[in-house]
Amino acid sequence: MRADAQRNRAKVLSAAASAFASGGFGVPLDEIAALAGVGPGTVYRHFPTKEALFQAVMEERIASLIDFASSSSADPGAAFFAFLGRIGEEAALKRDLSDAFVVPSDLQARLHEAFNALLVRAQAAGAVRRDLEFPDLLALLKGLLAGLAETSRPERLLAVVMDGLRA
Amino acid sequence: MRADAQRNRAKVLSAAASAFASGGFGVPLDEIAALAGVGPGTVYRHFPTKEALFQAVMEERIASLIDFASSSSADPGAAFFAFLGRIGEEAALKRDLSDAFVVPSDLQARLHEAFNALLVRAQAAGAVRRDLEFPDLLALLKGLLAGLAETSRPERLLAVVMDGLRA
Amino acid sequence: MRADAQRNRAKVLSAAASAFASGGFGVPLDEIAALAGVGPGTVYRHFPTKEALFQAVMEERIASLIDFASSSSADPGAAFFAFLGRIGEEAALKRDLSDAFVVPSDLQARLHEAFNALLVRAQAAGAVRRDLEFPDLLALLKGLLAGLAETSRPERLLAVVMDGLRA
Amino acid sequence: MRADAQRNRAKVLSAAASAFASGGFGVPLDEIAALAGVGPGTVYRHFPTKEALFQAVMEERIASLIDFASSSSADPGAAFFAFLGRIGEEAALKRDLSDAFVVPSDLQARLHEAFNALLVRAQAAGAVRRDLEFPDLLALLKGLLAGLAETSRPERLLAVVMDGLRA
DNA sequence: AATGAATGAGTTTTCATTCAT
DNA sequence: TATGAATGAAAACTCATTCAT
Repeated sequence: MRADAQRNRAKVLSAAASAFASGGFGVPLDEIAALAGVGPGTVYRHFPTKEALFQAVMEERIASLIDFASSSSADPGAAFFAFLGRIGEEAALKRDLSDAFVVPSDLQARLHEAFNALLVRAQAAGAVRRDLEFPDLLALLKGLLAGLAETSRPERLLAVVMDGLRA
Repeated sequence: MRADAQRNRAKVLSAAASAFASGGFGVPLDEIAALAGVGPGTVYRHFPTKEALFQAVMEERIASLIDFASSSSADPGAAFFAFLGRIGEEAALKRDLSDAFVVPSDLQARLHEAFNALLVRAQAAGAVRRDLEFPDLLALLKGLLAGLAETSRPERLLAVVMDGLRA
Repeated sequence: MRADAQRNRAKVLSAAASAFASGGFGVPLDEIAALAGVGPGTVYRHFPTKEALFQAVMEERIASLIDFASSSSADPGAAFFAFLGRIGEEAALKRDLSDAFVVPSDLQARLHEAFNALLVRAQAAGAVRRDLEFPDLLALLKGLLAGLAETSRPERLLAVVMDGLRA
Repeated sequence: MRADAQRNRAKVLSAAASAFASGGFGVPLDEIAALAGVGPGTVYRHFPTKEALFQAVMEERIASLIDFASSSSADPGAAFFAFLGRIGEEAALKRDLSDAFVVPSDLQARLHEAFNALLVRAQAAGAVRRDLEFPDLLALLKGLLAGLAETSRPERLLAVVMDGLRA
């Protein structure tokens, strides 16, 4: 890819990230373009659709989460709770991480898989209560993420949910 | 207010409640009007803006929550958890309850007060962990509400959060 | 329908008719709206789509053609050629009649039926050459219509085509 | 002109010819460029506007038609009808030939001249009806071309029109 | 007071054309 | 010279809000 194109793509992505974060998916694409200092056509050259742009923003984050989940430590319980902690950190910074779990995409499926694996192993090891299935955990997490974005002391929320999850 | 006007106001409110619940704030006002069996002009006679209508819908719910919180039973812990349970029920039905905690209004302030009172008493009675302040609880709750709207088994999520909240 | 709505609908239809006639389907809808002296939203209130508006314009004309074709005289040959003549008259006035045969719609199907009936009867009566099937005639007609719109002496073109069609 | 530039010009012309033929003037210029295997900038190096490119495509065809008309055989009637047949063949293949008669240009004027000469000679020889002047024939032809593009059996249409033209 | 028609600014997206690489 | 990235002016369509009936 040409250098200028790459530069603009990056500018668009970062503008979109911050615009979506503060205004949700509803922000006009023209506004994102203006924020990136390019014309709307340039946005469309890089992303065929507003939704595609949104997904691209999300996927950057999801990819790093998948990495984290996959490189799990030996202790299943510790791995599970470490992942929760990591998510908590992210969500506290960016308001729209919760959307990352909703917008459907390949990466999202892989994130689910990785997270599910963590859950199953932690439950098998007796570190997490067994009356919880993955969809429940997912809903809980999505809510938690939304909550984390609203508070100035995310560690308190995390502590409550983690304690509630322990066997 | 004339009797028919009052009837219309009620019809609009209930139509808006169900429309917002299923489609979020984004539902066209015309759709709400049609659902209520009135013209859009009639909606505007009763509510100056779409946002005002949204708030009115929220306030109806908040008012009933305040009632519930205020008529608390003798046992502080039981009262606190009963309130959580009540909220969980609502949220499972209506997707937009979580907004009720966001939209600023007088009623919302009173809801916060009532909820705060429940928390303080429950903490004093040793039924709820003490390392949690009201803003944290609020954030947790908002997240929980969002999560509850997404799952088919809301009681699991509630159980986790309640367990996490216990002293 | 309310009086003002009916007035506007008529204004839109007539504006669209003249705009389409001179500029083809490509004329911006906003231009049609401006020509009609209404906002674009008003056009969309009456016609859900630009294409729907175009069809409405066409159907007014097609309907009158169907009437003509259906009220055919006793002599099959005379009826057939009278219909051609009638079409010629119209096409000489309005440049876009040829589109009426292209845009698919219920009315168009009925126009085809009526025209086909004329052809079959005229062929059976020996007034029209038999080596021609309806699709051919249709193509010929569409071309003829396009040609008629371009000349100042449409009767010459008609004469050529009619002579060519005779058995 | 450099050899590669000449090659590119040819590639663009041929790509445009086939793109216009199947999609009309509406095909995006980027698509034509892609089909030609060059960038859009290259198209603009050779043709100042999209319209200029379109005209260039047309003129190629017109030129070959002029050649055909000019190299007419001895028999005026045969020459005239052979020219019609030739046009019919082309139109059946390329949907936009009819435009070639519309777009004004020097070449078009020369085509008209050549065609007019054929008509006059054929009429003088008694092979073509005399109540027809060149503008009429032109209009008829344009229509015919449009019609030919729509049918799968162009020879039928041609036969009708030719028969109608005979004295 | 109710209706629902009209308004028009705002949204996503396309594409001819220009210009940096 | 070629490339293909960027531009930005439309275009179709939506919907909160106003206003004639």
